[in-house]
Amino acid sequence: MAFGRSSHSECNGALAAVGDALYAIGGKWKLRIIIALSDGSKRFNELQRSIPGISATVLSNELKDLEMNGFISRKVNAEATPVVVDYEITEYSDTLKDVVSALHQWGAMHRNRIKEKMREERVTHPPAS
Amino acid sequence: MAFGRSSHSECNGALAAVGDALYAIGGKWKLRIIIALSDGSKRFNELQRSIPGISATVLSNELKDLEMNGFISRKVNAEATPVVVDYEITEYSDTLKDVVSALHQWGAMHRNRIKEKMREERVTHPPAS
DNA sequence: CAGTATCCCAACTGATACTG
DNA sequence: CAGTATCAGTTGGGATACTG
Repeated sequence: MAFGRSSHSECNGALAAVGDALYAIGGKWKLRIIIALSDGSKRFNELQRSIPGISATVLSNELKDLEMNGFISRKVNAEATPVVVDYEITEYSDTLKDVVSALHQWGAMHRNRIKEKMREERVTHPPAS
Repeated sequence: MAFGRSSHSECNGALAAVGDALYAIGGKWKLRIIIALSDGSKRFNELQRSIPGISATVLSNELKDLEMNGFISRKVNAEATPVVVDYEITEYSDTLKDVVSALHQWGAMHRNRIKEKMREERVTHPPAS
């Protein structure tokens, strides 16, 4: 039996709670954006450059979504011309600390496992010269 | 500065590692399937019933994927007619324990926050009678 | 710079029906 | 039961071009 005490009802609870979590922060980009902002606020293009593969359209939409749900805030500095906009994470994003660190650790472990596996396969089934 | 020690380079590491994690277990269904199997092995239809909203086609594809990546194993009992197939999680899925529990905790907390927010809004902006 | 609008295609998904 | 095939509908996301 995995995950410690997993009675049937606790499993249902986990299913629902994890479902809620995935609904809020699931998807390809949300966590990456939050992580990218976790070492300080960034401007739009700066943020786009720091997240490989994301397009402006998608970034724009995701930022709206994250702001509406209280994960980030949008700071407009109207003094400058053209206007400068900074995005930063809110305190609420800090509550994701454990989630991010668990994913971070697991992801690093998993990457090593994959690498190790591929190395074994090269030894066991060497490519035809 | 969020997430404890987040130097610029650690942020890049987190981005990559979390990216790897999301690549492997991201998406709408993978974690739910693993959780559904975490309180014991299940048959195909049983599993489908225990995960609200998943179709047979999608479940079939996800199971193949999860099996290829070592998260679950497929046990065929050929004695029975028609043949009986059981799915169970592997030891490797146990390494996801921390990820699942972090998501579980956060999801529960987040759900409460949403509920609380909606209650406040009903008080602050009561619906027109 | 900070986005938005538009077009377009690929991928995903649901429903249905079917097989061993 | 344990899936798979097929098709149709929807969505996600990239490229490009554009605005204030």
